[in-house]
Amino acid sequence: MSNPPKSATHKRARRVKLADVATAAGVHYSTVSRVLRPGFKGRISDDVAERVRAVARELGYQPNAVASSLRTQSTRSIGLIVHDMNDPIYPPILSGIESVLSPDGYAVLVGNTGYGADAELDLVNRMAARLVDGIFLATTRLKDPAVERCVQLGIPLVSVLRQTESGTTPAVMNDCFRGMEALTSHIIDAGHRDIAAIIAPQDLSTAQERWQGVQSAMRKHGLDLPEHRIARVSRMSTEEGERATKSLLDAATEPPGVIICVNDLVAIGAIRACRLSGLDVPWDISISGYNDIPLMDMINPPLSTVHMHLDKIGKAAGEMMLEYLANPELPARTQRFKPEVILRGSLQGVHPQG
Amino acid sequence: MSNPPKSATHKRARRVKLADVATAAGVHYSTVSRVLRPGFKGRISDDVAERVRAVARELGYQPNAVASSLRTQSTRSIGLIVHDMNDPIYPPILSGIESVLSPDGYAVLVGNTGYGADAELDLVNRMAARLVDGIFLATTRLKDPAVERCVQLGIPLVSVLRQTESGTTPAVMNDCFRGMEALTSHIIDAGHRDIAAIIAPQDLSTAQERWQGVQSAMRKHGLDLPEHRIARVSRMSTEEGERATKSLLDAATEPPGVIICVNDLVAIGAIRACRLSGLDVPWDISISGYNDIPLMDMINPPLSTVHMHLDKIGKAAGEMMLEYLANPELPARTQRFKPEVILRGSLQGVHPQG
DNA sequence: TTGTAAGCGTTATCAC
DNA sequence: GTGATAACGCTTACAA
Repeated sequence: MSNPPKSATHKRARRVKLADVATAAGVHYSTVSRVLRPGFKGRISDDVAERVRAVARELGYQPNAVASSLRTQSTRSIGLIVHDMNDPIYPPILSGIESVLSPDGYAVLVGNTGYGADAELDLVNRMAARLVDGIFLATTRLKDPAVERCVQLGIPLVSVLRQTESGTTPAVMNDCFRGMEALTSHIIDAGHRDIAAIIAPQDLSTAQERWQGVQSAMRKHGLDLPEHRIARVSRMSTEEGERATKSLLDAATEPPGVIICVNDLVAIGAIRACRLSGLDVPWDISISGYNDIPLMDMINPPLSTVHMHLDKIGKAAGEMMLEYLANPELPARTQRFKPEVILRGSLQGVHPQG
Repeated sequence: MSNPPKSATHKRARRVKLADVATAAGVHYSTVSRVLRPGFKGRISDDVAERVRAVARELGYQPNAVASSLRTQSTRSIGLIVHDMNDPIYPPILSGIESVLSPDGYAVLVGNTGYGADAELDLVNRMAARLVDGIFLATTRLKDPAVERCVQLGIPLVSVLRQTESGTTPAVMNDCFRGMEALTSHIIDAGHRDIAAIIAPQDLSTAQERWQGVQSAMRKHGLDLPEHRIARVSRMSTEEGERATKSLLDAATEPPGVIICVNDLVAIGAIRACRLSGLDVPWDISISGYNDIPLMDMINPPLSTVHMHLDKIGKAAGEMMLEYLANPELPARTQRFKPEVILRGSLQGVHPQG
């Protein structure tokens, strides 16, 4: 009958539509629509419903989501904007979000900004053009035009991991201030006094809170962080971590006793740089991270860090989005997850010397 | 004028549409459509074009992609189906794909199967309902109904990492057979004779090719792999790797000299299990992986493995998709990337005794 | 309970 | 060169 395709990819098959099912079942296509959609249970005679359903199944009818979306102004799709999916903090977020939204028929559109602010805004605009029902923004800066644009367009937005300065955006995040404050306190309690820090651009709440956490803990212990013990990364990557650590080691004759890194990737870079400088971690110098991304217990040395519960954050973000989709008038709420300090071998205690 | 929103999420703003721009510019909306879309350059008077463009910009007009899709039957979106984005092999694939497709205006829909065959088929159907222009399948099994469904629906499909039995699907993959054969040869050349292997379900070409690679290398050296030196994982995860390794160690009084693992995650699990059994890696037992996922050089001990060039595979898959989108009649082509053996500390040579 | 028909915002094919 | 006008496939008042 039908001629077989020459290759695996052949001409797009004509899709079965409502009208096809309708003629085959001998009813009007609006009836088919009603039968096939939930919410019209009692309003249709059983025999018609059954016949229509049978025909639909037989013809392999699948509703055209695009047509439906145009009509209902809802695409059942949501966007997720991240800096770079290669950063291990994002996959669990995506998984969590998807596990919550997928059962409700939502699809997730993923966009990488590549750390660019313009790209971020562009992604929001492109997603808006696609009429996404909502956007998860994991790249939120303290002042973020992308957030404003979502508000302006009336697109439900849930900020993940980070928050704006005003704090008026629905958000699910980790309490980075307390996490880093606690970790720093541990470090000080272990006897460290010569502390260095690698900090990230302060336009991200995560970076800001962590830095404030370090400072708060040190103030509480009457300690000070001199400028030559502070290094800055332009982004939280291993490469930047390595570079910043080199500059830190070059800035003084003696290496610090410990380097508190803004996150695990930066800490990995720091470990690499220390090795290259002939320093043993942790015997010559201690290092800490933040996030507890996978395998941080397996690296050499096992990294002391702060666990984030990224999967929980992802799930919670998904649930929060569902709430806002169901009720857009809901006031903005920020949900914070408690961080958990994880002490491992990369941190070595210091015994006060005479 | 307009009453301010009470919270960040307020009622969806009415979108500016073609008709709005048209009335404001005093032309028919079909004219606006022509002006704003490429391909009508010379066919429109300059003054009208300029006026329309100005008005469109002023009103912040953004074309409604859903309406456009309904009309053109093309959504400029493509699907990416993976087992679980938390597996580190996938993010570089996604990044590569996105970097190639995003400039052409494509959006990427990501779906996790959670390792389920039903979920995979379901995802294909859901993506088909959304009229995706194409699908990247990174979960392809040797016999895969999801692939057949795509062919049946005429959806351009590019298989990533894996291939079907027939090999008739466009695919971009690593040459796992040669990779694993080369790695195994290295291991044998280093003196190992008591070799064990942890293999994965043979319905995935990756798992099958790697296992065949191990067997081929051993045959070439006149070696044999007894059943008690073979363990099987149900999926390539650290948990399964740990479990399988335990069973391997329990299956004989003496541990093998080396365990060749089907991938890096399984190898991580193997290292954990060996440690728990009091074995030092690599002094008591050597371990190898496959993929060279990030940080494999930083773990303890650094893992010997085979590098995959996942980013290149992702980019190549994106480019292949663009080709098939441009010309669906193109015959199916399989592109294979050369693997690269990476020798690190987890593999210890054996000096032949007496 | 089912049929009729308008309309979602585009694109594309006509005329003029 | 521009305007009018069908689709695209679905949802949903409103009629019958």
